Amino acid sequence: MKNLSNEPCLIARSLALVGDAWSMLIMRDANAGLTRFDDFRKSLGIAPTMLTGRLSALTEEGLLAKRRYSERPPRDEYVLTEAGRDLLPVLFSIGAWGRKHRGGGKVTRFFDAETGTEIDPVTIDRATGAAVGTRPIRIAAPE
Amino acid sequence: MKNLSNEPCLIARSLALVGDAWSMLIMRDANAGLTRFDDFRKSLGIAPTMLTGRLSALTEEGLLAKRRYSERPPRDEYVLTEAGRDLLPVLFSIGAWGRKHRGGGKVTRFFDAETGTEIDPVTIDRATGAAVGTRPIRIAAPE
DNA sequence: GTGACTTACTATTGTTTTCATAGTAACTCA
DNA sequence: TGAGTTACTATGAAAACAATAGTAAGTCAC
Repeated sequence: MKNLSNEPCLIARSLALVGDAWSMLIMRDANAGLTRFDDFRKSLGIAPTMLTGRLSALTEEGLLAKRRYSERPPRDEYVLTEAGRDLLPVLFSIGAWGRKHRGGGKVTRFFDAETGTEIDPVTIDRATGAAVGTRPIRIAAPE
Repeated sequence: MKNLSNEPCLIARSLALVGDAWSMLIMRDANAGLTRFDDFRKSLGIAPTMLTGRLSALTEEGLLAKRRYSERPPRDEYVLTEAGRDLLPVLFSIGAWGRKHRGGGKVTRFFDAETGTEIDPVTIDRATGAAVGTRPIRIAAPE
């Protein structure tokens, strides 16, 4: 796949980083609190070569940051940056699609820790308050 | 990558279909109004073998539907299903992340066709009204 | 201080996917 | 009849992926 990071479309640009399932799942796990190589590896069942590559790419792109948590032996973990945390709405909107269209059987669910209500994500346009997809959209190419 | 469609996590299940950049970009273009093989091919610069494979998979999974638009010569186009249209919020939330974190240079922008205001997507929890990520979350594994 | 264990990887080697390009089938149109 | 359109399929090389084993730098138990 060609490099998407200089496309005018911001969706394409984002997919340059996070447009593969492993990266998305790593970011999901990172947002769930995982930080260590072996935690990711066990959670995902990913080959270590793959994981090394993905973690380096995500770190380089600023979604994760490497933090040393032990000097002896030298050990690093991967913590979310702000950009990484900002992926949470993306993950939730993907999850909401899944609940609607692939929702059978046993599923992991998410609750607001304070109110205890199940989280029901909707993506709205802050300008109009309307849910995205309920009103016609005009696309403007640059220039 | 192993098959994700039976994972308990709905994010993972969704990524089984749409967890690669080509599929996402096809769905983006389909939501922008493209329907024909050659339109997708030219828009994306994708190899035809790839495109055939992705379109079949997306059709099989119910995100697109094949519709015959000419009997002689026999010609099919790919139209969005409801499930495909429901991906629009996902695409917009990805785009919103891109605008915030990869927003430099010339970018394609989206406007509300009626009000003319630029669309500014936020993913909120319908239950609490709060933006996803601003409140603590509790994860509940099945059973 | 020796052996078992932990953690974060790298090396290696097949297999699978992807990519680019060319070609084909079934037409239409001038 | 010959060029053009559209939706593909065929082919081979290049790249990515996956499984497994191994390594580096330690700690811990006895």
